[in-house]
Amino acid sequence: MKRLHIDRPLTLIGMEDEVDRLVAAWRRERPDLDVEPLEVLSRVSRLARHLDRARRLAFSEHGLEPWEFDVLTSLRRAGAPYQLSPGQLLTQTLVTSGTMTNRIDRLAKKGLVERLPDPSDRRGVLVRLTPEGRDRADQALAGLLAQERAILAQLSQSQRGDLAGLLRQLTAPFDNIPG
Amino acid sequence: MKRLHIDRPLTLIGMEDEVDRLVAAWRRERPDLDVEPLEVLSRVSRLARHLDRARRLAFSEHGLEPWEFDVLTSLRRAGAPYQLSPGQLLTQTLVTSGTMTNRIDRLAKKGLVERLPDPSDRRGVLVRLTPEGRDRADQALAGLLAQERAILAQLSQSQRGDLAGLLRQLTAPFDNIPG
DNA sequence: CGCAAGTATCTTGACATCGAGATATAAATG
DNA sequence: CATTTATATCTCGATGTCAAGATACTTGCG
Repeated sequence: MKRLHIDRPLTLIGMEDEVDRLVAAWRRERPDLDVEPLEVLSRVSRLARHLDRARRLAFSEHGLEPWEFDVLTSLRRAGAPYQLSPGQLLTQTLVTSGTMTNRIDRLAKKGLVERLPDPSDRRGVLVRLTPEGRDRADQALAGLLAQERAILAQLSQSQRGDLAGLLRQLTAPFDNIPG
Repeated sequence: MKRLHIDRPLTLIGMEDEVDRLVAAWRRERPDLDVEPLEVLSRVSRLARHLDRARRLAFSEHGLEPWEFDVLTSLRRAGAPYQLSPGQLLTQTLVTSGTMTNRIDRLAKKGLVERLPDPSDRRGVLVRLTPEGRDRADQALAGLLAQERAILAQLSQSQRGDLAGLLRQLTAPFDNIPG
């Protein structure tokens, strides 16, 4: 079972990161274990955490929190009349129903969304973006894309394509077989 | 500016995921924007969220929360005598100092770590793993690796290596230029 | 030596999230 | 139809996180 990346001259081809140090530490402390999975998945988790911080900063210029952006843009993407059920918002944002109720309450109080009864199902509710909510979503999206482009400048166009494809193979099972 | 992945026959080469749907929706609603960055970074964020859930499940078999695992394994990796300062734990776990104080309090109450005065700096504290804390960390790590291997079975060995390398290029700036 | 600036950790209060259960309605079954 | 089962959303209590500031100690510099 050959392992990749052992003794790879990182200083010549790029920077070392915290996960390299983490993996090296495990190999020293637990040489009996194969910790190769961490090379991928610990990087995913740590990068996501860094991205959260960066996004929080980018959105603060537009007076939005990351969770507000997530809800508003889900509605924006739905297209006119910019409305979805709370349940549809759940699957897009990966939060629980209690959280989504709370988010909708707060966004409604700020005037960025409004709640309407679902005409075809009396249990249901539709959440609709207000014109101001739509504008805020559009502005924040532009800012986010600018920031993300800067982060991705580390990679060539084809590398970005490769990376997206590899990540898709990992996310697809979660998104399709309901996890 | 040619875009990759347009009209790619996903059904033949793999599954579509939520981000494919998200990107398609943006291209319909905002054809004026180049949303290619989302192909990579939205997948990172969503995958991390799925991984959090999966980890929570895996650790619950060992009676640990993800945050407990993060702290205990940071100490475990440090090697005997399994101790680090709260500050060192901060940089490894990417949380704030208030959070770390709280985590250490709770882990100490459960008997998994103990706080010692730093002999060389009277402001400082050292956090040390107890023998039970060490055992719990080792057990949970084995469980985590098994689960992660299952998730990564979607990819070949060389694809995993490629993916790790691409992710490293994105994480390195965050981990090296203090962000 | 003595003071200013820096560092390490902890405290506090606000807030977002989760999970479990409650409520109301819809769909399926016989 | 009546009854069971499933679905959609909301309520509520507990908990973890963050940000900002407080405290205590250390280091650098004149």
